[in-house]
Amino acid sequence: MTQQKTFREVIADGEGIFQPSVSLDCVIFGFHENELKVLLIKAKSTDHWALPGGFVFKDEDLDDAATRVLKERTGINDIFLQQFHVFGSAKRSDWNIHRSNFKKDGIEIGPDHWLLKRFITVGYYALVEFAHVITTPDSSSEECRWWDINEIEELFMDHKQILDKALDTLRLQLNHLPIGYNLLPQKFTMPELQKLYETILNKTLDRRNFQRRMTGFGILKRLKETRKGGAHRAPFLYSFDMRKYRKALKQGLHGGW
Amino acid sequence: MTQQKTFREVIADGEGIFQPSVSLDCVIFGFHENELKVLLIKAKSTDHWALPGGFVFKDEDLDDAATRVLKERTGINDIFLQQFHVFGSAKRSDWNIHRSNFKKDGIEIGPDHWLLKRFITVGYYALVEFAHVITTPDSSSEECRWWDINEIEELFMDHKQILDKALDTLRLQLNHLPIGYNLLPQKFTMPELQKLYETILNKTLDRRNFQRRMTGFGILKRLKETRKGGAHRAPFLYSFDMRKYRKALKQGLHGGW
DNA sequence: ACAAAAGTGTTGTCGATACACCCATGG
DNA sequence: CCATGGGTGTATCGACAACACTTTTGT
Repeated sequence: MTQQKTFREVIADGEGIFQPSVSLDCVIFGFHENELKVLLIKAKSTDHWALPGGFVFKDEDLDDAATRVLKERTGINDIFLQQFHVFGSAKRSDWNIHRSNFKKDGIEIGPDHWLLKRFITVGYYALVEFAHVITTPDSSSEECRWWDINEIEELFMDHKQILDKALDTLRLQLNHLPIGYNLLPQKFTMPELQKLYETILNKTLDRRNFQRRMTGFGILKRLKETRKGGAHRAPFLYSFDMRKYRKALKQGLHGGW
Repeated sequence: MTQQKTFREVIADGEGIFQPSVSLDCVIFGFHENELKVLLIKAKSTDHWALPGGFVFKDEDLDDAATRVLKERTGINDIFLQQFHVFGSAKRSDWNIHRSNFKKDGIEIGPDHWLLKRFITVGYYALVEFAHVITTPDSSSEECRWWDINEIEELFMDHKQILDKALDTLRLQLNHLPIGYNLLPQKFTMPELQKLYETILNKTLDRRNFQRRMTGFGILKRLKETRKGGAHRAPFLYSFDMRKYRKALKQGLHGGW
């Protein structure tokens, strides 16, 4: 948290401290109880839930701003984070409907206020380990929590479109990037990894072929331990071989479903 | 050309008519004499060549702005055009070095002038049919011409990085999109199409396998004519089957080298 | 008629799919 | 002891790469 300001200060000073016209929104994916989750916030000024987002400080790199937003909402630092699309429609920002809501909270916003101007937003998507996240609302929101990807119907402004595009991108990248590392705990079982893939792709995969494929990439280490406690045979635990994992990140994987 | 302004007017009024902070740059690819070409402009205010770029009118969609820039530089309307990355480093714009150059041309730019502020730029890449392009410098540049991709060493600001990133993207997309259509004349031969692929990928491909693969996609129509005039056996001419082509654009191709 | 370029066919390899069997564990 | 889930093996298919032969055309 490089600069800490109150909501009112930000609203008042925004024009002076932020890069104008530019915002960013983060689609933060997590995986929990065999469901793909997305972190959303409930902004005070609207009835809809929204993607966590923010603005770019005048001397701050765009990517750093995204990292900062993520850190602020989740407490997590070292994450998979990637820009995936810019949303630049002239009509996409229609904050005017929300002026009255601001008023309810006792905040006056003039018609020429910077917040009501047009913004071009850069979409980022992040993959985070669900259990490590400490959900934290920002100063402009009253709530911040995980949503099941299938529960989400309507979001603030064009955020649903942004989310959908992020999901498309994730599915594409799944074939080229070793994605599991960012979404699963350090130790996990092969069935758990498979569930993750099945959830993201929304289709069932063959158990045995999946295992061969994954082990074939050579980025997994099978541990001696097994996951006890569950009914039936105990599956092996795996972890990522970070050396080969980083190599694979650069070169990309092959194939695809 | 929605709004036509002189260079001086734009320089003076920019703050009033453009979306602040945001610019776009276009990497326009063409194919000629078995070489991959890029369209560059020589800005008056610098010694370096630069990517054609521009700003976004206050009521204009970002994508429309890119289309407009392209139209202005090439005269071409209906083109393959795609955003591929946002360049948002805080240090990327260092126009200050160029203030003196503006002065030489008799244009005074104060230290707080909008042009000297920080810009976040959206990179677009385009594929155009070389022969259809009418290269047209904008009001701020003195020249506009094609460069061989291998000739280019240093460009204005971070434009070389933008170009390199575009080239990477093009190579990736080559496996998923039927790209030839945009870069070749309506009728072309299989060897010509192969040359295009070989040039972009910078590797040689097997003549026979290439042909099978391309025809396998089912988006080509073989015409009755052949390309006469060259030495040796005359190759068949092909054109794209637009029906199937458009279908392929949506679904994407399979495989990859 | 010969060189150079273009059209077409065949084979082998490798990865992905589909399916069968064995092993461990809890009830 | 059996139902359930996890681990491992094998046959088949199809896509791609490697390679050979024939056909056309200009000189």
